[in-house]
Amino acid sequence: MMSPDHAVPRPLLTEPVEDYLKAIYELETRHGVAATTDVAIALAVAPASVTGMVRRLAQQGYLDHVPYRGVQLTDAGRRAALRTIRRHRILESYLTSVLGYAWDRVHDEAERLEHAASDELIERMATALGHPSQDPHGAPIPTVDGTVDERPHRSLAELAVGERARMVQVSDKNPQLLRYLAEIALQPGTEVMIVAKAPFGGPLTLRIGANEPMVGPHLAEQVRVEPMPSAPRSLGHPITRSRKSSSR
Amino acid sequence: MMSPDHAVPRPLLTEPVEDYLKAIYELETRHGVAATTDVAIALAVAPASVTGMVRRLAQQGYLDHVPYRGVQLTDAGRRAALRTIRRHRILESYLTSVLGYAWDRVHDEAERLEHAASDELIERMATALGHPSQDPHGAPIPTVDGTVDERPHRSLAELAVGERARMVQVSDKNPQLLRYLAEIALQPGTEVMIVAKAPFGGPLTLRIGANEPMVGPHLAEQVRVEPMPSAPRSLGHPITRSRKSSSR
DNA sequence: CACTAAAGTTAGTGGCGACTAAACTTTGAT
DNA sequence: ATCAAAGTTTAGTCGCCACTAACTTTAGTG
Repeated sequence: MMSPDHAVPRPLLTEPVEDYLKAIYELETRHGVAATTDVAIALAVAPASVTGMVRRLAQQGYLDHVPYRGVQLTDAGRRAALRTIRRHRILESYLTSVLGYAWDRVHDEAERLEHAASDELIERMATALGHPSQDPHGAPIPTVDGTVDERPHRSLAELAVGERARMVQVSDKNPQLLRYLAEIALQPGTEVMIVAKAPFGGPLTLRIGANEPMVGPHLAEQVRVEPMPSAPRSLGHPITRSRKSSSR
Repeated sequence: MMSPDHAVPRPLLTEPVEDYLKAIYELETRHGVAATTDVAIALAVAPASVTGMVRRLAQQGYLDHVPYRGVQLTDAGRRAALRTIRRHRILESYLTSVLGYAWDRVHDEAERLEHAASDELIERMATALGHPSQDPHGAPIPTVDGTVDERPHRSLAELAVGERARMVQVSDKNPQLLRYLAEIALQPGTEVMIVAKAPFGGPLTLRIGANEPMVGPHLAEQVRVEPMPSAPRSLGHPITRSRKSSSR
């Protein structure tokens, strides 16, 4: 089928394979195991396609598959997934910081480039950026040797009225959401307080700087935060700005 | 990959298709028509594979194929080829100028990225570079609307002893050659004079600045130049430096 | 505890893009 | 003018990665 396949040492991962491993990694860290249907939804393919690919990947040693029970990455699979994720997040950072992309437009671009960029390119970009630890959406960037700081965060929706928190992360996959967050100035690093909370999944009123935007519960669930000790604060500007700001 | 193919407006070009069109374009501008075998060599595939692809591309309107006679691009095919070439050359320029790549290492990287980068990314890079008209190897960059300044140049090998010329272009495909040219400081924009020429395809002695490197005939053939009017010059430094230097 | 809905798998198919082997031009040299 | 070599095409196959349809397993409910 392929002329130079006589003695290929490692058949490099194809683009679809990288996508599967990445999607499985993400589902696994969120839910423990990755279900066939969830992978299918994440990749917009039919469940049967997932079963087929999973069989091949299991046989190649990238994951363990217990039929009807879900899949889990092996070490090799996890390494490959983290490599792709590192590429993706460095690309997003570079596109935002250097090339002036808005944070809601980098996902698709990075999604395609992550399969084409060489290690050298990624590392040159990382160097140009000063080796950032988070991408523009606050997601931690895996290191070259495959370690990530995946701290579980709370969602904005879980906070109680009066609590203060720092926004730390949001998914990069929903442009509308990202545009709205940019509008209300809610970015990684931003300090936010819960002013009010309507009962039964009603909207939340936030304080961000001097503004008090209202957000729906669905949005609040998507936004990851890190609660802050309720520091005493004088009315007025939040003077104690964190320097952990990672956004551009 | 069939599900979202119901009513696709433009069946975007696949990566192999872009490669074929680009290769055919390059052969066509060099030799008038593109021969099956030459395309096969350029893409490192079997001749039979070329025939197969050519049939499909002809049927899709990207080229005209006269069996046993070679292929020629249609307008649609030429447009697609030039779009890919523009991407390639802007990427090479960006990698060299902004990310510090050596000019002999950009070809492969650009070759992969040209299929993945969006129009937006390419135009952002072009803007960051100030819309260059040539890539690092002196190749003209097609405009967005598909015009190129493909002037035919002479090769260094054609010059007579005593002639002076400005180096304008060299292929990006041979890293060793490029490294050697960098070593003897022969880049697009560089002024060069033929000091001596051994007969029967022997080596040429050049003057580049204050140095007099010798180059083989094969190399000399690869280097495109633009003869300069033999200006009067006093012995010593070439003081009349051109300001048309396009290299970084 | 049986039954059914949801989730997952198997079976069979199709397009793309490569391959080899073999047949068929076209060309160029005797 | 013939014929061999070079170039090109046809025929048949294969792997990847999708798909649909039909079947199996699991889990949840009455």
